[in-house]
Amino acid sequence: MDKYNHKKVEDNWKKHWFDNNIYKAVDFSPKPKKYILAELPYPSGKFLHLGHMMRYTVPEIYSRFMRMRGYNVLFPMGWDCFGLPAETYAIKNGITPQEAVAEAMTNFKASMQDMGYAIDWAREIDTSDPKYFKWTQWMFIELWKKGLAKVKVMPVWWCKELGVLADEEVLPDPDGPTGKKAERDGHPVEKRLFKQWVLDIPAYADRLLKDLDTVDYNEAVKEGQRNWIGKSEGAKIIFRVKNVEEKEIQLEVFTTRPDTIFGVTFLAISPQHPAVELLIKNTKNEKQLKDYIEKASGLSDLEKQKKDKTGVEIIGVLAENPLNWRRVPIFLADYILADYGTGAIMGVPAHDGRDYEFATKYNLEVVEVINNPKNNQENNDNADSEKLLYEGKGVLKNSDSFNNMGSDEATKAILQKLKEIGAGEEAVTYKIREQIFSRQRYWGEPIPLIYKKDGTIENIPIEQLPLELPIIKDFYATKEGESPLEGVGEWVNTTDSQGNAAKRDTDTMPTWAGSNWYYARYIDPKNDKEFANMDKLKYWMPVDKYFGDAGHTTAHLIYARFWYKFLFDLGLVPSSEPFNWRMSGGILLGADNRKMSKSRPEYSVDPKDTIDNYGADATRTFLAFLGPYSETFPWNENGIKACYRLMRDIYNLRVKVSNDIGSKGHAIEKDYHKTLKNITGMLEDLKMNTGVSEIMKFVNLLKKQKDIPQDIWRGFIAILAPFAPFLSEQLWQEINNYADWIDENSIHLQEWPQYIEELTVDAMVNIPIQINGKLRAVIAVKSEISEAEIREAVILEDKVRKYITSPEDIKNFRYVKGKVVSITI
RNA sequence: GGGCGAGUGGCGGAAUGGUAUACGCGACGGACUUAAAAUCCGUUGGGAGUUAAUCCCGUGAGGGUUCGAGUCCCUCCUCGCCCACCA
Repeated sequence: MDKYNHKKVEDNWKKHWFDNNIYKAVDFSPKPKKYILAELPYPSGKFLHLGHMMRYTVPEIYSRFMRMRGYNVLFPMGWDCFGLPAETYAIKNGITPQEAVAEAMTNFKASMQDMGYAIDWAREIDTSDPKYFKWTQWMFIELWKKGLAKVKVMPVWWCKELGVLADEEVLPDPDGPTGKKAERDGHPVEKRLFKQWVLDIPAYADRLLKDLDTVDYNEAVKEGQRNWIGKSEGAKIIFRVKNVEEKEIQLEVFTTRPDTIFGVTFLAISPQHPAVELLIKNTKNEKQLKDYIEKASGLSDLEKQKKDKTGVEIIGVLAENPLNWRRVPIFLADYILADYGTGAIMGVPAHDGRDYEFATKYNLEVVEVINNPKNNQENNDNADSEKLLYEGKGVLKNSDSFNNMGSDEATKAILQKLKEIGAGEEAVTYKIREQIFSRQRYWGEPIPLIYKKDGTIENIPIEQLPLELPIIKDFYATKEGESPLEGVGEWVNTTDSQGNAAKRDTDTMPTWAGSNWYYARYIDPKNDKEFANMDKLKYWMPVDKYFGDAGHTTAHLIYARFWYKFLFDLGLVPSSEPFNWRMSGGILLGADNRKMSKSRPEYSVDPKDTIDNYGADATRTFLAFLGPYSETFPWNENGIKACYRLMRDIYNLRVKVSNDIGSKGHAIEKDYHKTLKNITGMLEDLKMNTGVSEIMKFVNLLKKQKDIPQDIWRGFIAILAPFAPFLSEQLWQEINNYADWIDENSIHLQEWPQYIEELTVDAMVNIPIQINGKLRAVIAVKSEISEAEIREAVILEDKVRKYITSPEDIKNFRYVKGKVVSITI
C-alpha cells in the first residue's frame, strides 16, 4: 500500500483547476448567484503569511460549499497595489514600486494557488493597473464636479528630512523635540499646513448612518460605524461679543445641553477658530494670545490629550449670554477642537467634566443649574469639589422661568425661546471628518486635474484617461513637502482645454482610493468602456458575504459605502449599499505572541513552509480548525501536525472501500447521515472549526470499520472537498477510475450530498433524569416514547428509586421530549 | 473617559435553556524498537471512596429568573479590541 504523500497529491490537480479555470463565475447564469468577497491584500513584502491565509481560508471553504450547493459563486481576488506599504518596501529594497508590486503579486498569487483557493483568476484585478485606475480617476473627477472632492488647507505630518508623511509613518517620541518621529531614520516630525484634497464624506453622514439599518453587519461593526459617524443632536447658540474696537462679533457655540445655558460662566474657542484674529486685535494681551496660538498649532493630537487643558483669556472682550445677559470671559483653549461643532463652546463647569477641570484651573465661577440628585439627601455644607460636578440630567434651578422643569422639557422650552429671539436653533453635528484624499507621494493614482494660468482648475478630458505616472528613478518624498512629481517637468507642464500652458496637480491619491470600488470591478474586470456594465452589476451586486480585517470596520467600510452611494446617486450602480453582510476576521499570533505582520517576518509563518512540510490540505484544515473566524489564535505547529495525520488517515481508508455501492443497513449508515446533516448546518453558519471536528469524529469511526460502503465513501469525499480540495480530488478521481482529466468530473463541480432526515434520528435515545435539578440517572428509551410510558420506566429505574420511595413522592414530573426528564420531590 | 466583545480542563476550543468539557493538542502509562523518532492501545476537570459502586464540588465573583442556567436578567471583577478633550 502506498503512503500518503501530500506533494504527490497536491502537485497533480491544481494545474488542471487553474489552467482550465474550473472555478469561474458565470455572468447571468440561471443558477442563483452568491458573491463572496474577501478583502484584497496589498502586495508588499515577500510573502503572504499564515495570518492572511487564515483570513481567506474560511471564506474560501464557504465559497466551495456554496458552489457545490448549486450556486453560481463569485469568489474573486485582486491586489491593492498603490500606496505606502509598497513604496516603503521598494525603498527598503532599492527597487521601484512597480517592481516591488510585480514581484509580490507573482508570489502572492502562486501562494494562493498552492493553497488551492477556488478563485476565478480571469477576474484578477490590480488597482495600480492603468486600465483599472483609469476608472478611479474618472470617479474622482465626478466627485470633484459634484463638489464632494475639494481643496483644503490642512495640517499634515511634516519632517525636514523626509517631507510629508502619512499617519502610519509617524511614531511617538516622548523625549524628542516635537514629541513625534519618523518611522524611517527617526527624524523629528511636526504638523504643518499644506494644501490637500479632501472628500466630503460628512455630506453623506446621515445616509451612512440610517442605511446601517438595511444591512446585516453584526452589532459590533454597526456600533463601530455609528461611533465613527458620531451623530450628536443639540443646538447652536449665538453669543454676542463686542471687541475693543466696538465692532459686533457673533460667536456661535454648539452644545448638546441647551438646558444648562444658565450655568455658562465662560466661553472657550479653538485657537484655530476663524473669528480669533478679529477678537484678539488690540486686546490688552494680544501678544500673549498670538504666542499661544503659535504654540497650540504645533501640538500633536497625542500631546493635546496627555497635557492638562490650557487656555488664555482674551482680556478686554466679554460674551453675552442671550438668555440672562450675563457677560462672561472668553478663552482661547487647546481642548477645543477647531473642526468639531462650531469650534467654540459655552463653558458650563457645573455640568461638564472638561469645563469643570478648566474652570478649576483658571478660578472661574461654577454655577449649578441642574439639581444633583446625589446631593439632595445630604446637607451639602461641606460642598467638596466632587459634588459640584454633575453631568446627568435633572431638574433645573437658577434658571429664571425655566426653574423646576426637567432637562428634556427645559431643552425644548429654551430652544423655543432662543428661536424667538433669533439667538439659536436645533443643530446636528457629526464626528466624521472630511477625509484627506491626497498624498505628496509618488506611488498612487495621479489626481487628474490641471491648474490653468488664471488659477482655475479643470479636469483632464475623460478620453485622455488614464493619466499615468511618469516612470522616474527618484520617487522619494521631497524635503520641501512637495510631491516627487513636482520635479518631473515634462509631466507637470501641460496645456489646458484652450491650448494654454497649464500645470498638472502633482498629488496622488491615498492607499485606500482603489479599494473603495474594487468589488464592482470584479464583476466586469475587462470592460474599457465603463467601470462595470450595469446589467452585470444588477446580476451580481450587492456582495452577499464580505470578510475582512477587523481594523477596517470603520475607515475602509465607511469609505467604500460612501463611494458606492455616490455611484448610486449617479445612477451607475443598482443598489445604495455595496455589502449585505459583513464579518470581521481574527488574528493569528506569531511565535512572539504578537500579530503576524509583514514588518516582523521573522515571527510570521510562510505558508510555503507548512505546505512543503504538511501540505496545503493540512494547512487549510488547520486554519479552519483553530476556532471561530473572528477570534485571535496563537500559532501552534502541533495543530497542523494533527491535521496532517487526519489527511493521512483519510488517504489510508481507501483500501477499506468495498465494491458494494449500497450502504443500506450498514453499521455506519446513520452516522454518515448525521455527520452530513451536522456539517451542512455548520458550513451554512460558517462554523468551519466544528465542521473539521465532525470530519475527525467520522474518520475515527471509519477507521474502526472493516469495510466502507462505496456510496458513503463518495459522499464523504464530497463533504471533505471544501476543506481538503486536493486530497478529495485525488480520492474522487481514483474511486471513479477516471483516466484523463475532464473538468466536469472534478469533485469540486459535483453536488453537495443530501442527507436522509429519518436516518439522522435514532430509534433509541438516552434520556437524562434530573431529580430536584441534579442528574441522577440516564435511561435508554424509544425515541417516540410517550410521557406516561417514560414515567413508568423512570419509576422502575433503580437509581431513581434511591430517591423516591413511592410515586406519591413526586410533586412534579416533566418530560421534555427527546431531551430530559425533570422530577421535583 | 466612551463603545463593543470575551472570561469554560495544563492549552486551542465545543455545547437551539436540557447528560458541561465534544474534537484536537499536551501530559501520563503501555506496546513496538538496541535506542530515539514515528506509529498503535489506554488514562486524563478537582475531591472523597479501594483503581469499585457511589457521592460532593466545578464554566471569573455574588445575587436573581426557571423543574432545570456556561447559556437569560442585575451588580461587580479581570482581560482584549476599537475610538478618544467630539462639547
